[in-house]
Amino acid sequence: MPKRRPTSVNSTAALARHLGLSRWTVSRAINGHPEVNAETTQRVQAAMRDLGFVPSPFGRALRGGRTRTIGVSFRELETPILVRKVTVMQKLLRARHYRPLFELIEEGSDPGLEVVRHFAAMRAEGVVLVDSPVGAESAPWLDFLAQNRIPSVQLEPRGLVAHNAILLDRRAALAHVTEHLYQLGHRHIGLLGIDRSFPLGVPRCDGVADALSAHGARFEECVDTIIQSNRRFEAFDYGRELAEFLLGRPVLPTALIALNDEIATGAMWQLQRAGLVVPRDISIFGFDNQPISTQTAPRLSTVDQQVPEMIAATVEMLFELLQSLPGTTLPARCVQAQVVLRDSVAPPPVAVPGYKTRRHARS
Amino acid sequence: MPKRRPTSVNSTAALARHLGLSRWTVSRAINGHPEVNAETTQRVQAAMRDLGFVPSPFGRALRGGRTRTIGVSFRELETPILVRKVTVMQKLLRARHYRPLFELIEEGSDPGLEVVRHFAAMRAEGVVLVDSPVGAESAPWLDFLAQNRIPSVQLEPRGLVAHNAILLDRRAALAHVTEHLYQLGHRHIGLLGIDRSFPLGVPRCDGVADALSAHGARFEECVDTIIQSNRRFEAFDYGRELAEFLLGRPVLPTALIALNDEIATGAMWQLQRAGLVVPRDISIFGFDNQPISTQTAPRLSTVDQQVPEMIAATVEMLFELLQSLPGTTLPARCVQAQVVLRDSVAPPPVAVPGYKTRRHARS
DNA sequence: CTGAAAGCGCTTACAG
DNA sequence: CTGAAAGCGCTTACAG
Repeated sequence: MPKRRPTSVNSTAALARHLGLSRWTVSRAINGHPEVNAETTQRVQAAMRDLGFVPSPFGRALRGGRTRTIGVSFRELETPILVRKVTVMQKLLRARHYRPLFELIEEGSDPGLEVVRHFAAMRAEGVVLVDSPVGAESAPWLDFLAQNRIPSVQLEPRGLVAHNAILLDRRAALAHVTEHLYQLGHRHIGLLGIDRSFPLGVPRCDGVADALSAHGARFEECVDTIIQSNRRFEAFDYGRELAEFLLGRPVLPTALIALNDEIATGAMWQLQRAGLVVPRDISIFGFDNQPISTQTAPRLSTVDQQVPEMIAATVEMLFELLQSLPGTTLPARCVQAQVVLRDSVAPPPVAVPGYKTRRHARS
Repeated sequence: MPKRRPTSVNSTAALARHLGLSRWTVSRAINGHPEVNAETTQRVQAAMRDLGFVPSPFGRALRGGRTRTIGVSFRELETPILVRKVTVMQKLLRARHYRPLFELIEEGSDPGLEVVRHFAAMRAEGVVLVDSPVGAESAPWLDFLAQNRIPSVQLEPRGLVAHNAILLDRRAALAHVTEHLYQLGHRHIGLLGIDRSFPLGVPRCDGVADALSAHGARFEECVDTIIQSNRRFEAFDYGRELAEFLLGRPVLPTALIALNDEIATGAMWQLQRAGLVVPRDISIFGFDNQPISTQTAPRLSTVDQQVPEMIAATVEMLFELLQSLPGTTLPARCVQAQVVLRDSVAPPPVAVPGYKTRRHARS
């Protein structure tokens, strides 16, 4: 026998009638005001739970109350990491009794103004821009947010942003990677899909240069850049393509650093197909620490993006801004990436004439 | 010199003052009422665009108007396909001037009631439940939606759902795959990670049985099930594990059908490591048509999920429900999956005694 | 501790 | 075609 459906309650007024209280008392009980009789508060909250009554966010927001909403914009990049970011974000916001309002920014379209207006209309208390495009400090959507006094944090903006942003320290990460390769004896490094032509490529090149110059070596002399365009789709194939391109060169680098794990993997497969043995003949670093990097043979050395730390830092910074005066700026925070050493990196082939045939075969 | 910032307008009343109109006229112009002077409507809409004014969704919703919002719930599965689904969904809704309200359902927690209450509180006009868990027809969150007269469509529910749902026809897909294998001569098929112990496994097994019985063959005699548990994380490793398990058997199947591409790939790698040649010694089918399936050697034959078609069917069904009487039910619609033939499938090894050493080596 | 009033921004009848 | 009224559900001063 089904339980009798309780009186349908869809407003504080109805709940008040149901409980024999005035709706003012009910409202105060819902919001945990101290002036209300503790027992009454209990009774109201229990009834809410039993009846599944949720106060209308519209009435609440219209009245001018808090919405406990954070606008979160994403770019529609088809990467598994994105899902991890969303998941962690939702959990951290929920722990603070906030709710994300997710919006996807279409790649290529006018990026954020429409979305940011929607956040404002929905009275989001704060905004997180994930992978925000062309991340200048003065983009129109940032101006809009500032003007409306909505604090915002950019997560991994594509550009130089000094304030209210969380960045992965790609520069330090690539410096570590390069230092590791240098220590092993590598003096000729190839960058696969990385150069200064796109925003996140700049700090990577800087990191490589940092590590080299610490040893008195020059970037121009030690580094080859292998890049075709900025496309990142079909990344495995792009890696293969770059490897093919590389194989056409007279001298191969002894180590490669790829833009991401997919490119590294594709390149590795293509090099192996051409008869090279990784890491004996050539070392390869990936980036992102994706599942595939544990599956290749040899397993790929790579760099972990520290997604949970990045998201946690973002949420922390946002709530610090939320509790500060409007217009407050906080210095951008850099999260350190973690180098993950596996089996695709080794010392370079010994420089014995005749041994390095493969490297000079095509000269 | 920066453009002079226009008078800040944040309500229809302010906009009306700005334009020298009454706020009633403005409201009607915004909503495109025919009674308003066409020129006036133009002027109001132009001003809205110039000033970036968006009417408050809260005022609108509170008044009882349409919210043009569709609640969309996802499970937090870390699969790249999820992002594709979200992207397509957003585009299709936007084309109909609707907006998705995304919510992530935490794996393992009480799945949907809280989320569905939020959708109702936000006055979502319709709801899409993606990968809705334990998809019975009578889940509490479905009852809640029905009771509140919010039409909903389940996309790929985990269970038998006959109404208001979009399903990928896994049964037909696996029947095609099995038929293809049977035609090639395979009479001993292994299912990797697939059995009837989990919802989406049932139609797959049915499909295999369909194809076999069409030839008068029996499932029990032709099919081996290789499964460890329902875990799908670290799917590559799970594939490897299943392959190891398989290699311990006295007789190997001549063809494998895996739960997904990652499991197929992991299994293939492990089998290759053990000295088997794919597809000469054993054929393998994946599922999902993920990027990795084009990258393995040999490239993986697989089944494409037809994400755009699935999402389009979902949105279409939802809008049909939206335009129907409350309580309308539509029969579940099955979208046909697409078998993608690549290089991992071939006829079974010829049954010459002495040739099939590998298959019997461990007996 | 509780009751009555006001108003957030909007739109839909209802008059003119 | 346009003006004035009412009310969606809520919460915050303001009285008692």
